[in-house]
Amino acid sequence: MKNAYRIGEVATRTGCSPESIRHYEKLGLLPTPKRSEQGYRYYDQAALERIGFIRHGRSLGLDLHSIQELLALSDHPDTDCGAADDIATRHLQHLEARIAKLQALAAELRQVVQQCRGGKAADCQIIQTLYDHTLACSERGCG
Amino acid sequence: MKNAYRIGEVATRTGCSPESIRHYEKLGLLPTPKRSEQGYRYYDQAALERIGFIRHGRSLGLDLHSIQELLALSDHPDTDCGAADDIATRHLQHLEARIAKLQALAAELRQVVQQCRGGKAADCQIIQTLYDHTLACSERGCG
DNA sequence: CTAAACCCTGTAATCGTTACAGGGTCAAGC
DNA sequence: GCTTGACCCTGTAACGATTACAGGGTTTAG
Repeated sequence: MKNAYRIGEVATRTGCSPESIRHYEKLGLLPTPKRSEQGYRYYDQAALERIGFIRHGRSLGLDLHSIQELLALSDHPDTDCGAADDIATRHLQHLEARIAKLQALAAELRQVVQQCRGGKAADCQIIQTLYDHTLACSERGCG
Repeated sequence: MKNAYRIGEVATRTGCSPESIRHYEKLGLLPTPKRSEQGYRYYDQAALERIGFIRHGRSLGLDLHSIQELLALSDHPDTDCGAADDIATRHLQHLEARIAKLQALAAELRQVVQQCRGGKAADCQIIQTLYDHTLACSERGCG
């Protein structure tokens, strides 16, 4: 049959492992596919595109739950688009917050690393710093 | 006895939950503490500082394995400090790579969000973009 | 006919933390 | 004494997304 792919070929075409594809199916992001008499899954072009949609969402850092919501919107073309905008905007804010936090961590770690002048562990400023900032840190909420 | 704390008090003093403390012990980051006759764990000041060390490392984003290595260095003051520098530097590079990736994602997502002009899902550019970029994306390795 | 490559299901691992269940201990108040 | 609530114990399972099995069946090429 034309345009009917087994899971392995779908995997190579989409860059998504067979395990993940089966996982998405179990979670309800993919419809249950047709099966051969022996039980092999067979996918059509629409399924390929749906998997591509999921992978692109994942590559943007969206979680599977958000992707599922976006797919549901896509499945109901008459619904309002605002929900999609909400999901994307929320995720963008989440990303920006995470970037800010990681940048703060990197800055602190850069300081720590610069203090190391070699020598023995007993004098190591990296280790000392981890001990020193300890309690103050949880009080300041700098974690 | 003086300076002997039960796990709950250690938790409030360090900002680390009792579950995590027991977890660290099971993983070997904390020595097996003294026990009361009834089996309650009792901790001294040194244990408090060790837990603080772990929490500070975690707040910097270090994984428990790296923290364990740093603790091992700290436990052997005569070993060379270079290993600590390696761990911290490696983690810093890891952080910087993650920041760069997240920034790229945020930039792409910002573009996607801006394309949304409201309306029906059928016309939604967010959903369209997720479909469109799909296959090209995995080929370009932009994930 | 056989070996490799594929597919199936179900389970467990990863990481760090949290949340139970089911039970024991200890203080204060009645 | 007896109860209530706040602790503590152990062991197990959950979270999210993916990977890695085990143990078995199927297809395809040599």
